[in-house]
Amino acid sequence: MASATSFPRQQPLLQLLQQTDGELSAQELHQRLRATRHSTGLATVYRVLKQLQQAGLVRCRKLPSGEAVYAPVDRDEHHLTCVQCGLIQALPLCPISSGSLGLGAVLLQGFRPLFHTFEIHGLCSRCQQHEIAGDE
Amino acid sequence: MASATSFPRQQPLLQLLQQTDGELSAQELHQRLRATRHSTGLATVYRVLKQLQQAGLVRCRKLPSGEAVYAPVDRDEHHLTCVQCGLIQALPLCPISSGSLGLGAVLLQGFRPLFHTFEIHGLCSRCQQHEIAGDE
DNA sequence: GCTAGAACGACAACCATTCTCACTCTTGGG
DNA sequence: CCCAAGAGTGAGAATGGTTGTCGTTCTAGC
Ligand SMILES: [Mn+2]
Ligand SMILES: [Mn+2]
Ligand SMILES: [Zn+2]
Ligand SMILES: [Zn+2]
Repeated sequence: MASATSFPRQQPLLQLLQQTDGELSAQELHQRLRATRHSTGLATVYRVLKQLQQAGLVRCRKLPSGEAVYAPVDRDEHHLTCVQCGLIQALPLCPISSGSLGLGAVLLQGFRPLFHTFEIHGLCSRCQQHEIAGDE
Repeated sequence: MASATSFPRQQPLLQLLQQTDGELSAQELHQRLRATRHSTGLATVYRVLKQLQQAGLVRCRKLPSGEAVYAPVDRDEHHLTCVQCGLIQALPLCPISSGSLGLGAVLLQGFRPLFHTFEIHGLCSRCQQHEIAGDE
């Protein structure tokens, strides 16, 4: 198998993601790798993240700020994000696993799914209160 | 109601989104508005998009390229995106409406949902074939 | 060893978005 | 009406995450 030897940066990066609770951005990964003996250029961090994504090992989502955060693909986590203050809270539910929704192959038309994102955007309870105070 | 008079840019922008099939980026909206009598600065396009989003009238998602695209909130559309070539195809299914998943208020903890994103990332059939050809 | 090609890193370039700030428009009190 | 205060706006600068460039380093295969 060529993958292990051809891309020596993949392993340390993947391990770091697995060891870490929560999601990491490319820049954070770059920083943390610098602190270890597996220091890696930022460009390569991005290259490896794309490889791991295409290999189905890592998933990725974009924060409203624009930065992308990464996690092992088996972490099936979703979020509520406030469109006003940016607060993010975990959503203890996955629409894929909970629904009887098996994503029949019919719908996928030959597409091979690797990961999914499911994010709800709205107003957190605190911003709803401010909204009432300031009119509505 | 103050909203109609206070924010005269909201109406034309919202109408443009409603008239248009598919999603539009802020830059595309800016361009198209320039062509009408409702020309609007780019900064204001972004400002109004945020207002419409917080009002629950417009939804937004980030493309893998990093740019955000907007559509009326009632368009309940999701996508399959190829992590290799970037191909996007429509996904004729919504995990919220189809599952018996009503998003019980228990799970939301006071959060008021305005819209959601649900996107599947994977390999399109064409990229799967190339992958077979180039080893695996 | 030697060479071709892949992988890599430092840095520049890119570009969507946000910030700044001077200007304009609205509005309500005098 | 007139004027001042405050909100809204637009042009352009600044920001910052990501991608591209390109010379160097590493790795396989001979
Ligand atoms: Mn899930
Ligand atoms: Mn939906
Ligand atoms: Zn909030
Ligand atoms: Zn593809």
